[in-house]
Amino acid sequence: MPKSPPSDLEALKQEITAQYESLSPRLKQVASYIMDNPNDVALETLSIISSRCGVQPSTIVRFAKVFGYTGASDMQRLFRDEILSASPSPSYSERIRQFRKRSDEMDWLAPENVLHDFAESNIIALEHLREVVRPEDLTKSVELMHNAETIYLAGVRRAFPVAAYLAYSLSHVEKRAFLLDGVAGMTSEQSWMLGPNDIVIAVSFRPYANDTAAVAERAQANGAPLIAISDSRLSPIARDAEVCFEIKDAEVRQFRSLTASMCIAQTLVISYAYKYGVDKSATGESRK
Amino acid sequence: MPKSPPSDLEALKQEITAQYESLSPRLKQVASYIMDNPNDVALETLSIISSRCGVQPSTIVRFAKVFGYTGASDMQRLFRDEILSASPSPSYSERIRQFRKRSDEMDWLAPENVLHDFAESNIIALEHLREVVRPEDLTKSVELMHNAETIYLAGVRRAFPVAAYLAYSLSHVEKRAFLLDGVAGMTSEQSWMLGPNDIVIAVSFRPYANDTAAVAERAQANGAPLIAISDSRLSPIARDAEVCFEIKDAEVRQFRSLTASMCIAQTLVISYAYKYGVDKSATGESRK
DNA sequence: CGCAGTATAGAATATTTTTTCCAAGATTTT
DNA sequence: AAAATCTTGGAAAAAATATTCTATACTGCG
Repeated sequence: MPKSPPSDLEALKQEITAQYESLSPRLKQVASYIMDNPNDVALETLSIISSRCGVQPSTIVRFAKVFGYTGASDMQRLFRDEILSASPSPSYSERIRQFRKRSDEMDWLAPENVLHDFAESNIIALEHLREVVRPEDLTKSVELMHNAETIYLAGVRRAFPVAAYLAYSLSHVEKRAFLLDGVAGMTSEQSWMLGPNDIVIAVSFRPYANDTAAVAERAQANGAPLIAISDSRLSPIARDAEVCFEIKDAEVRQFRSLTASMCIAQTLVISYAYKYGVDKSATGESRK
Repeated sequence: MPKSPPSDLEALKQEITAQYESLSPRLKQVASYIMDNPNDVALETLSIISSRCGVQPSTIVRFAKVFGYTGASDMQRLFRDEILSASPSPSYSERIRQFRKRSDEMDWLAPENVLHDFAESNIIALEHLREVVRPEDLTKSVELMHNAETIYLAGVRRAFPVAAYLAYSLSHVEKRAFLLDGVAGMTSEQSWMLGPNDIVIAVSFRPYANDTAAVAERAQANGAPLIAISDSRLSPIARDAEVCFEIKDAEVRQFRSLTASMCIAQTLVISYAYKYGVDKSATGESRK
């Protein structure tokens, strides 16, 4: 009897529950093990699973077939997809992949579609951001910011707007902030002075700019803590960072967005302001 | 060279980070993929992983051996154990519910709540943006940009990151772009030269900066078209603008975001690039 | 008690996946 | 510029894993 195989975990679980009573003893054994240990099913091999529930591997294959799958592997895919799409980190690439596929069908060149795609991708990136940022990293950053005499901001090219925003808004919550902007190519001269009582917030994305990496090294050398906003823990600036925010920004057709990075920047400033900042309204835009 | 193989994921990640620089190009590729997609590594087969990061399966085996494992499977075990030991898979909706509950009890000031609010509000702002922007404004802007010899960008204070981003990304699609950054207080001197074949994109939000308004006026006087990104049609820069994007950015507890503005900026650049720009990959960040 | 139908274990087989190996290419050193 | 070393892609071999098959055991029923 070829049933329609449930195509997501929830559906399968319901189906198992419904049919449970009518299953043979061994299959019941399998059923309860599967319901209780979905992760095992996703990750282990048939022989391990089968031995854990006291059954032969072939029994699990039979079980899968009862529910309409072509084999046990077929069923396992459901459990794996569940982890892939529900678990903290990887939803992002998976969702992007799907979104990409959908938007491939549209007319890419019309500006309104570009806007639509961008908005959509940025939304996904923000949702992802919310899930992956660890609260303790935020808290720690706020403490570091609080203890710092001066906060130096480093970021060039694509990262520059983020650094500039940080410098601007920090100074508006009355924190000494200094943007290492490399005007007149003076980045190294500027980073010279930072000492152990200061901190650096460095922003850099692939391909990493040498300037920013140099500032990070200098911070390290001078004993100044470093907060990194980057796209990977492998980046030169993340390596010796006290705290590293690993940000996956949206990418539409080769163009990377800054939305998520800006969002984390804002969060840092405001969290700091709430905890330690001036209490008069310190908005993003100054009164003249 | 038999290294001691790291026995938990955290240790491995640190080891990868530490050794990253000394790895060969292909191995670096593998390293970053692994760091970015741990769940893929845990769940997919070697050939899928390898094709996703553009290498041969054997390369991954070699990678694992560099870090002291007997083979790729050996390394995969770490990633699987990580999932297995993580909390008994609370589903996404469950976690959201927990979060809501927790954050109701906790103070609004906790950084993770700030982040959550910010992400949320920005998402709403983006959804709104998508609806209110008129396609013909985009199209017209793209035409103006195309016809311009040089695009001048004006924006200070909170608007500065947007202007900076525009300047940066336009120059990367090989459009002459010039940021009126007012270094050394030269804004008026800088805007001096703009002529009827140029255009200005001015970004300004309440309370409107005099500098930016002055640039807008100068544009008008010199016969250069003006594209305004602002929060109201009534703003000084919107008044004589050829096209005005009226952007409502998110506001979270007094702080205004820049997400929607950045999004419209990106859209302009990319739409332009699609229609008229160079077709060699013009990404957000230049290669060195 | 014995027959029919179903369930099960375990071995045999088929398939997939991992690992090894080697030649060709690239890079560095001398 | 040649030699030596390291890196890489690809195919062949090995291992692990999944699936099928069959003989046997069990169950319910006349």
